[in-house]
Amino acid sequence: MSELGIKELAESLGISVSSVSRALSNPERVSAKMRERVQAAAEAAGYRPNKLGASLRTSKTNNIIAIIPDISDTFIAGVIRSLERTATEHGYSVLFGDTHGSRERELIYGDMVKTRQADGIILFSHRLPFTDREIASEKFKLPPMVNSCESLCCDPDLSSDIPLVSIDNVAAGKEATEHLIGLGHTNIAVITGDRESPSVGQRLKGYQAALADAGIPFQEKLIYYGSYTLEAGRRITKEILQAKDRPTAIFCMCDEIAFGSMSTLKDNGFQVPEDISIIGVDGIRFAEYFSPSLTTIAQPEADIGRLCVEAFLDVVNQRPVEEKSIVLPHQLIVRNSTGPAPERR
Amino acid sequence: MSELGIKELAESLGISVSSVSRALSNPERVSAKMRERVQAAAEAAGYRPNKLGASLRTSKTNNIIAIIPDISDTFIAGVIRSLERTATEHGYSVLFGDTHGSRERELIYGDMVKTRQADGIILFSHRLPFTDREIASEKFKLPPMVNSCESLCCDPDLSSDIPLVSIDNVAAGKEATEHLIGLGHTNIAVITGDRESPSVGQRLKGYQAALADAGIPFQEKLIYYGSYTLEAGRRITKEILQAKDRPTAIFCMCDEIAFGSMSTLKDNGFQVPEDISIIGVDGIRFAEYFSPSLTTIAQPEADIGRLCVEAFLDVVNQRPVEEKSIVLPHQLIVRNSTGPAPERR
DNA sequence: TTGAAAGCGCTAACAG
DNA sequence: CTGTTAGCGCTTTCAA
Repeated sequence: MSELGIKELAESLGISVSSVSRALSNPERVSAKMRERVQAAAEAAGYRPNKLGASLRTSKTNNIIAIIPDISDTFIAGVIRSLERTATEHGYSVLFGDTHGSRERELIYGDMVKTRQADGIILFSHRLPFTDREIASEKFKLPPMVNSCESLCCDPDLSSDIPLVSIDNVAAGKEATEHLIGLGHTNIAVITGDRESPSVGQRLKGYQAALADAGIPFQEKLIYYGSYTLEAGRRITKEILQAKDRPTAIFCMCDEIAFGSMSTLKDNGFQVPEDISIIGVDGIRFAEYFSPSLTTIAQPEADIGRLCVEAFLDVVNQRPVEEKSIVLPHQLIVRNSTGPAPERR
Repeated sequence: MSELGIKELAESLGISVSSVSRALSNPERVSAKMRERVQAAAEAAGYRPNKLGASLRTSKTNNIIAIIPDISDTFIAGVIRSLERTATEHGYSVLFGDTHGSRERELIYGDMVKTRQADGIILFSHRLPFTDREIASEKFKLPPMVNSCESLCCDPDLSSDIPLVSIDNVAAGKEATEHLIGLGHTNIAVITGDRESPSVGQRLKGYQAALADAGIPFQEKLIYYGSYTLEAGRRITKEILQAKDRPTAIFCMCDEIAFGSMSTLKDNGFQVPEDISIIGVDGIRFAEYFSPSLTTIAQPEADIGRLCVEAFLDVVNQRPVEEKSIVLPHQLIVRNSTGPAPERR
């Protein structure tokens, strides 16, 4: 038996295909009797409507493409999980595009809404997945889109049209730094994510603000640009250990960096937090169980994922979006990787 | 300007739509002149073919649905990453379905090939995502499908039709256990993943084989059934510590379990590996940097993901599948979480 | 409330 | 090599 179509089903019931379609997709526009008869028959026959036909007709795929630099990042994976779950609850499926940071791949995924494989985009990056030429073009129209975690650094006209779901990165950076200052640290290094990342700039701004509030002079040389990876944490920490005036604390812009940093410190015979304090950002599940357990600024993964989808639904349904920018609370979780600054020698 | 379709493009060039279609999709079936003219015009006009139309016509979506119990599991995330990358290299997109272990969600995702949203399935679970009724039905036909990591426990008729990409779990379990035995351990507990998981049964079989080879009697009470999560590792390790005849080593069936176990051990004042040795499975990137660094049986994440897609392509293209079961090599990586068994008191 | 018919955008016979 | 034509399976006017 080949696949059963709407036509066959209608025929077997002696009714028209439009009645079947209505009974299944718009049950309220059909008599109760018809509704039951069709639904029962569909159920019994195992009829499953071909979504391609419907999508082609309605120009609606109910797919979202999530464009992500690295799907295996633990924090992002948590966001995605909640995102996907919320999406299915609202009848959407999610296509995942892992760009591995490649511009070419970003463009491929960005193209998927033009080819009608998806209705819109949830973007985990600061770059629009379209060519400059496209964006500059007269007829360019932004597809339904929301930004997750990372704001766009582009034409403010465009980015103001795109809802952003994230924490307040400036405040997070400030709070992390204040925590260290509160413990007596004044020589605080920073290991950042990608230099181009707006979140990095924002957290850095918070870092500087905290320093300024405490009357500690800002030193450019304490800023180490890296990436949101464990390896970057390891590599850069080795660098830091060679510096003349060794910092007594490191503000790592994500937990994976912090893990890399702590492991390198240990390899080199330094104690955390006795010699050097470490603070991270994200609050991934491993943070609590590392040794020492990691002090961090936790982000609400599940809420970020859920609200991204909800904002997306608003955009896609052309509902007026109340808040362009949805700012979620972060939370400082103090554990054992931060402690009082060691005495000056 | 509304979206440009193939019709408009053909019209603007004064040719038929079929020529446009051919020039773009089957360039070899068209004259060089035509090819260039159409491609240039398409490029200039920013024409992007609507894939829904094509898919509807060809009954081919070039989508794969990956059905996964937990997308945020670090090991799985690595497999997925490679899988998605390989898929796009072959012109496929991948839809992710995170089941959160729910049967209902499995069925929803399994349905997506019937509704023509995907051409087939890559399954990270031991249960088919179809109802028993469906499977029992006369007209049931298995969609293109491959099993990743976890073999099916069902009708052998069916599972023999589904390629499996995984390590040799029996050998892996045996090797992990032998490593501990080689260090003098004889009282070795096991923390497993889901009891129903075939991989658990297989690794357990390897464990028993190693014990038998060494003449160590098997004790049922040393087997602690859990799940592949950090929390399970913590919970069960607490249990183990209350046991009368405390084990000197624990074989954790995944690295996350091992992390949970080690952290609980530390919380309770036990030293790893001096008091208790710990070995994991997976080889996730954190394993090396935990303290102590984790001895583990590493699985080749990237190869698993890649080969799943390649096997899928064989199935979907009806190529004869040479090996029904693709067994990838695992590797014991000895680090600092395992050491000689403590002296008997 | 139901049915007939048009058509979403594309591809693939088939003819020329 | 190119054009004409007929659908793929569905939804949605429109008319009855």
